[in-house]
Amino acid sequence: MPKRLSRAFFSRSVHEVAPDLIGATLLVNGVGGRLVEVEAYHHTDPAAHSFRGPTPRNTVMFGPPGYAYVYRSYGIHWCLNFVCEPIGSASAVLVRAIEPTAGLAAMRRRRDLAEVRLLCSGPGRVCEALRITGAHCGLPLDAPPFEIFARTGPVGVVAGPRIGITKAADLPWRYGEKGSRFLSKPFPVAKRSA
DNA sequence: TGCCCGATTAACT
DNA sequence: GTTAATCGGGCAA
Repeated sequence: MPKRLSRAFFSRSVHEVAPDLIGATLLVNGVGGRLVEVEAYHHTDPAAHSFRGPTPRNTVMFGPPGYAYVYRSYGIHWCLNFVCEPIGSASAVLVRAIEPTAGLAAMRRRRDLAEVRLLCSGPGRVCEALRITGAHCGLPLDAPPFEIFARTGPVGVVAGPRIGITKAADLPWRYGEKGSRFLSKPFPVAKRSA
């Protein structure tokens, strides 16, 4: 039986937590799958919502680790984050893609989509398939409806630039499972030096 | 109060 | 590759 991730797991640097989350299993009301793509957002990072200090929206990021931070993106989609690091550091990991393993029928229904590869291949898609909304913002990750289990075996993790941001766009703070078919986008192929 | 823009997605050409 | 959809947050005035 896989081990449940404790709040202590999240009370570390986002750059340790993010790669360690690849291969872990996220369920919401029993529906979800393996995390195959995440991004790290540090409070010193201009692209982070917490960069300019506390506001009504990002309050949860300034709270203790091991909680969900959910925000609305482009007025249309929801995006799920895990708050990390010691309290007050206002850093988090964005969940960008999942390999569906549990509750496939429910996810297909919610997404009105048969193609499994695209069910959770993007932050907005993950929230639609797992039915995550602003109502989940501020909830602890070690209690219902959330369940997060540590990965059970070795996983190949790759890193690259984050997706869809304009500030600090060059930082390689996107982490994914090497070779996964369920990524929101492929990772850039490593280039040979000239 | 007004204005700009975004950690996106799907449907186009 | 390009673009519409859609709206709250954050900052200037």
